[in-house]
Amino acid sequence: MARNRTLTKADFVEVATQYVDEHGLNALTMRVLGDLLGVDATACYRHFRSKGALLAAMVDALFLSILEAVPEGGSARDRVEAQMLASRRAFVAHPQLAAAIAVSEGDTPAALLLMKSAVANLEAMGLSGDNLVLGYQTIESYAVGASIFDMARAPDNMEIRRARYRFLEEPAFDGVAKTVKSVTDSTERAYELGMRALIDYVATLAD
Amino acid sequence: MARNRTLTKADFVEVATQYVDEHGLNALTMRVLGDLLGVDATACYRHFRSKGALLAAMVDALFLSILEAVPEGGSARDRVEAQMLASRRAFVAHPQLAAAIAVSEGDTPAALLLMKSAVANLEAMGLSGDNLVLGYQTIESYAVGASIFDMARAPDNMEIRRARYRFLEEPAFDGVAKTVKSVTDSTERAYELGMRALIDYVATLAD
DNA sequence: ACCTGAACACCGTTCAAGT
DNA sequence: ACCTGAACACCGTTCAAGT
Repeated sequence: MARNRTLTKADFVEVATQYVDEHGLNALTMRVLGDLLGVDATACYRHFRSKGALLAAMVDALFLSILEAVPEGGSARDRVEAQMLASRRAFVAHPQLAAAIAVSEGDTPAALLLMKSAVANLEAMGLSGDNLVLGYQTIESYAVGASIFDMARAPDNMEIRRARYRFLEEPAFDGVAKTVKSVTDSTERAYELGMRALIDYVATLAD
Repeated sequence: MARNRTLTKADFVEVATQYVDEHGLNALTMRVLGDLLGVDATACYRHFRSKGALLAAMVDALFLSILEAVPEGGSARDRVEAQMLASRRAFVAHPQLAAAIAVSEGDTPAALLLMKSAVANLEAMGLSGDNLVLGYQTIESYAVGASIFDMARAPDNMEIRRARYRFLEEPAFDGVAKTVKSVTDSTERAYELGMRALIDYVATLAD
C-alpha cells in the first residue's frame, strides 16, 4: 500500500476487514496487517490497545454499516424487520467477522446505536416496561446469535451441515443435502421465517 | 495429576473442559494441558490432530451431555422444548465452550444425534418435507446461536450489556441495568420466551 | 504524534528418539 | 502404542529509540 499520509484507526479497520474477508480470521496477524499497510507490525499499537481491541473496532464498523443500511420509513414493525434483515446481510457479507464477536475485547459503541434504534421501534410497536426489555433481548440474541452460528467457520461450516443432512438419511433432507448452496439458501430462508415468527411474538407483548 | 495408566481422548477432553470452565478458553494451551495431565505438551497430538480438533471433541462431549440430560416422555412438542432447554443449560454450565464452537475444527458427531432426535420430534409434531427442514434449521440456529451470543466472552459480556442498558437512559431498562445478575436473569427469561414463540411457529408448519 | 526494530515470552506443531 | 524433548516457525506485545 502506497502511503503518503499518517494512518488512522479507520485504515487499520478497513484493511484488516478486507483481508479477513478474503483469507479468514485466523490469517490476520499483526505482522501481515503491518505489511498490508506498509508499516511495522507494531504500528497498530499506536491506535489499538490490543488485537482484541482491533477486532472489536472491526465489529463496531460492521454494526455501524448495519445502521446505515436500514431503509427509512414503513411501520414500526417494518423497521424492526428491516434492521434484522440488514443485520443478517452484513454478516452474510462479512461471515468471518461473526467469529470475531466471540473473540473481540471491549465494547462496540455502535451496538448502543443499534439498540437505541431497535428499542425506539419496539416502543413504537407499543411495548413498554419488562416486555420492552424482553422483546429487545429476544430479538437481539436471535439476530446476532443465529448469524454467528450460521456464519462462524464459513465456508467449512456449511459443508459440514450438508454432510450431516445427507448422513441423516431422511428423505425430507435429500434436497437441501445436495449442495453447499442449497444448505446456505435454506439457512437464509429459515432465518427469515424465524425472524418473522419472533417479531410476531414480540408484537403480542404490546400493551 | 497422578497417573498410573495410559491416557485416553476422554481424559484430555475432561481435564481441558474443566480447566476452560475455570480459567477461560484463552488460557488453555497445549503446555498447560500437558502439565495438568502430568505429561509432555506434545502428548495431546497422539490423540488429536490439532488443538482445533481437541476443541471440537470438547464441544462434542457437551453435545452428548445435552442428549443425556433431555428427560423422556411428554408430547412431541414437550420433547422439542426439553431438548432446547437442556441445550441452554449445558451452555450456561459451560459458557466458555460457546466460543469454542466458533473456533473448533472438524465435525462433532454428537451433533448428528441431536439432529436425529430433534427431527424425529418435529416429524411427530406433523412436519414433513421442506417445512421439516426449515423448522429444524430455525430451531437449531436459535438454540445454539442465541446461546453462543449470550455466553461468549462471559462474564465480561454481561457487564458490557449492563453498562449499555444503563447508558440507554430508558426507564424500562433501569431494573435490568442494575446488576450483572439482573441482566443474566432477564437474558435467560428472554431465551425461554423466544424459544416457545419459535416452537409455536414451528407447530404451525405441520401438515 | 507516529513509526521503527530489536527483543521477550510465549504459541501450536513436527519429528526423531525413547520405552 | 504412547510419550519425550528438542527444535521450528511462528505469535502478540513492550519499549527504547528514532523522525
